[in-house]
Amino acid sequence: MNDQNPEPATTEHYIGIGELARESGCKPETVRYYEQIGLLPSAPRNEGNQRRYTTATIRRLTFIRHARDFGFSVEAVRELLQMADYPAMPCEEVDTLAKRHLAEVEARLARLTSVRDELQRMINQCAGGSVGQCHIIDVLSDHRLCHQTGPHGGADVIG
Amino acid sequence: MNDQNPEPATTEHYIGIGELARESGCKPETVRYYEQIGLLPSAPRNEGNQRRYTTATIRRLTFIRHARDFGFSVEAVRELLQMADYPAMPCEEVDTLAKRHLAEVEARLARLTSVRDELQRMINQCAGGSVGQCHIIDVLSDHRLCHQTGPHGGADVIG
DNA sequence: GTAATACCTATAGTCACTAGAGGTTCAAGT
DNA sequence: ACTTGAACCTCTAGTGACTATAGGTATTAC
Repeated sequence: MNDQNPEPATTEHYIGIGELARESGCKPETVRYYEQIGLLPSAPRNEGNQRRYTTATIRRLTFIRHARDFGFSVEAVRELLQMADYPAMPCEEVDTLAKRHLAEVEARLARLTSVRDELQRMINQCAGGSVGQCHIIDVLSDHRLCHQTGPHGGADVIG
Repeated sequence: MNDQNPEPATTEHYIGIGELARESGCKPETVRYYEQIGLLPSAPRNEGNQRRYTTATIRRLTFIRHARDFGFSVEAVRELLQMADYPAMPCEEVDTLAKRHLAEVEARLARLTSVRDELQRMINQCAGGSVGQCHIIDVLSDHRLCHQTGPHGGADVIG
């Protein structure tokens, strides 16, 4: 993950931000954003002030993108990157981070599942009449009509 | 009790923003925010410029809170509220909105489930060695090690 | 009367980007 | 060599849905 070499050791092929973005599955804006917040090191520039990357950066960015896809926060990704940068370190911390994240994901899954069940139930009961008799509106108006016992969890958990 | 209500039809009991918030499960700040963006109408004020609510507002706010809990966006909630305000309307639109939302929820569920499986698999394979051999880092570094075929979906879908 | 609590407005901050304005540089074709 | 057009640059502001803070006023309990 240590990759910012403006020195071309051989005729190594440098890529621009567009290709880097394509290769790693994000947008150039996002790459610049990641550089800005320090997830990526400042890229070396060519004569015309444009960022030049090596293929090593594709790997680092893929790592970031992948971790984000897994739902890790940017701060968690920052920690993961730091760990990955020191491969001799024991992986306990990484493991802990992943386990904590798994717990969060499972909690979300549980809530989202109950939301799905409730939505399905609401839709199935809709007789196609007027809004006044609509079960969807009913359920949303009155918590007691829910099959769930507690709250569904904050909206932030889902959306 | 300085009870100068805007509309004292009878001795109906008006409540403050704190009680409204408690009753409906959100914070006073959120109530004011909802008023600001027009999800709640401007509340009448007492002599001291403080918002006074009737119990009807508890229901409306509960509706909003509930719909948000179900993952509906604020804009969707706005639409739902408009529909609920006209009970004679056919509920087709409400139904459509709910169904569209169900589809989104199901897509999220699918992605979140695959993320959970992957995280679990990663954690199970971690032998507790050094970061260099850690499967978690491996999986995050290299997309090909994933059991999933495609991308997991954007981070916005999950977190 | 006083002290604690609840309330008010207005503004800025959060997260993780995304979009736009307004300019410069690069690569390809003529 | 010139021209077009895509890609790139910086800087700033906007998104969604709140949340927090500062600095004040009102209400309530004792």
